[in-house]
Amino acid sequence: MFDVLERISKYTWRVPTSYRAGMRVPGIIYASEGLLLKAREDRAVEQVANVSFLPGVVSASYAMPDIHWGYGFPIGGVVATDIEKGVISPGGVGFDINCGVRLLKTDLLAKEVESKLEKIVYELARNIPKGVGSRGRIKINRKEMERLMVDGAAWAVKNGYGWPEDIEHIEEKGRLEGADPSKVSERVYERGQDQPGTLGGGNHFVEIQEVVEVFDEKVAGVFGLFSGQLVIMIHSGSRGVGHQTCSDYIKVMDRAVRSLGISIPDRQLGCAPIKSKEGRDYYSAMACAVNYAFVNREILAHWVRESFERVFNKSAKSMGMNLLYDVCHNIAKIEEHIVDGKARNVCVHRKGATRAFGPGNTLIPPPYRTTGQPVLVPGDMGSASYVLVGTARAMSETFGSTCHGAGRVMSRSQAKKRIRSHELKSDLESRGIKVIAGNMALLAEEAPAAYKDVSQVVEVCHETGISTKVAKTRPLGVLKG
DNA sequence: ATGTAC
Repeated sequence: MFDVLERISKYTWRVPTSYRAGMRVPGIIYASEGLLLKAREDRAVEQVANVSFLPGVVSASYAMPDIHWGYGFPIGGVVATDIEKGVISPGGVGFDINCGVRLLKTDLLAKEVESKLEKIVYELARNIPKGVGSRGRIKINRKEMERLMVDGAAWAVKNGYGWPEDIEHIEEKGRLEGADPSKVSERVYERGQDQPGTLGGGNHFVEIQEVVEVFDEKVAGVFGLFSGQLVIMIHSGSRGVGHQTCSDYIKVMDRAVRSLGISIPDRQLGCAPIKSKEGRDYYSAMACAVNYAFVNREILAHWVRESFERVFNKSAKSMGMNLLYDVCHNIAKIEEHIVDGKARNVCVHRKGATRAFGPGNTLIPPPYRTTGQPVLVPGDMGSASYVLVGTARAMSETFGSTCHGAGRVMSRSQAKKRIRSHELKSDLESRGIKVIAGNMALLAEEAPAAYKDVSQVVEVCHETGISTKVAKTRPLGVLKG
């Protein structure tokens, strides 16, 4: 079954360049045998090989254990390209630019708030606009949206959503440099002006969780996590803004590939040199969507705090609702990495992959520099989520990257056919998980059965050392889009 | 993921 792939270790596999003529570098897949089998079934392995055709690709085309089929590039894929000779590709970032996760801590014990759980979830549902096409409580004019896309999370704080101290606990401090609002289309403005502070649909959620297991007491201590603690996970992205930006630039790249004569094995790998006009324009537009998503999650966190304040009649500060961290899992960034012993600037595309910078890195917040950065890995709504920590191993092996979640095993259409939403909801509630969904039809697509086992995915990352386990949480209440 | 279609 694994004939053409070379086994490097228990959980790492090489797709040799002999796999397909034209591969510039090998593919490296982090997976157990079971997870690898799933990746082969949906042809994601072919995509790992395809990505290695990109001009300027450095070292290898990587796949995390939650890999599955995506637009051109696999979801769960990481690829770095040389900033002088390499390309940048919208398909390597994904449609939901800066989809990501943040975790709010509390000083509350889950067992103390059990009786209030239903009330909290209803209050969140009342307070947070959700679902595909949801419109926000905030509407801004064009000029303000330009400022929002340049300033990132600080825009939210300046406008009364969120705390100043949140900023340093966000990847890139909530603001990716290089955003140019003149590089996004009019349709981006049309779609984005009434969507700040909306959850979205699909697998986006706000989840009330309990820390049920601590694997690394020392790191958990630094992160401020403890067993029995109530925490809140927010998973959302850039909504229509990222989707529109990706769509717009797929067309731009399609033209660039033809005019520049770039050779790629799949049209969906459309790309342009990072230093070309098309490449620079995409980066500037992508950064706008990245910053929009940071703002979105900052506003959502504000409304989560507000909801808790109403239910408990206490201030969010007094309940210790501090931000642990906010991570991106769909993004391309210029980073310096050591390649073959030499420092090189590369454009790291992480599509369904999370940055996992290790100890000592000056790009992570000072409190985490002794441990490595927090990595947030959401599972499906029925199982568990994890907090991991970035490692030196990730820095040397995967351009500082690790997995991003459970990863699908069933397509959305398959899940819709096989799973009944109302049965799923009552099944979850019989296990003590309160669920409110904006769209019951979409809920089936997000059923636990549609996803891989997040614990298996995390185990591969932990065992290979590209991030290690800190704590595990279980869901108590879910607000779904 | 997504005003699930230009």
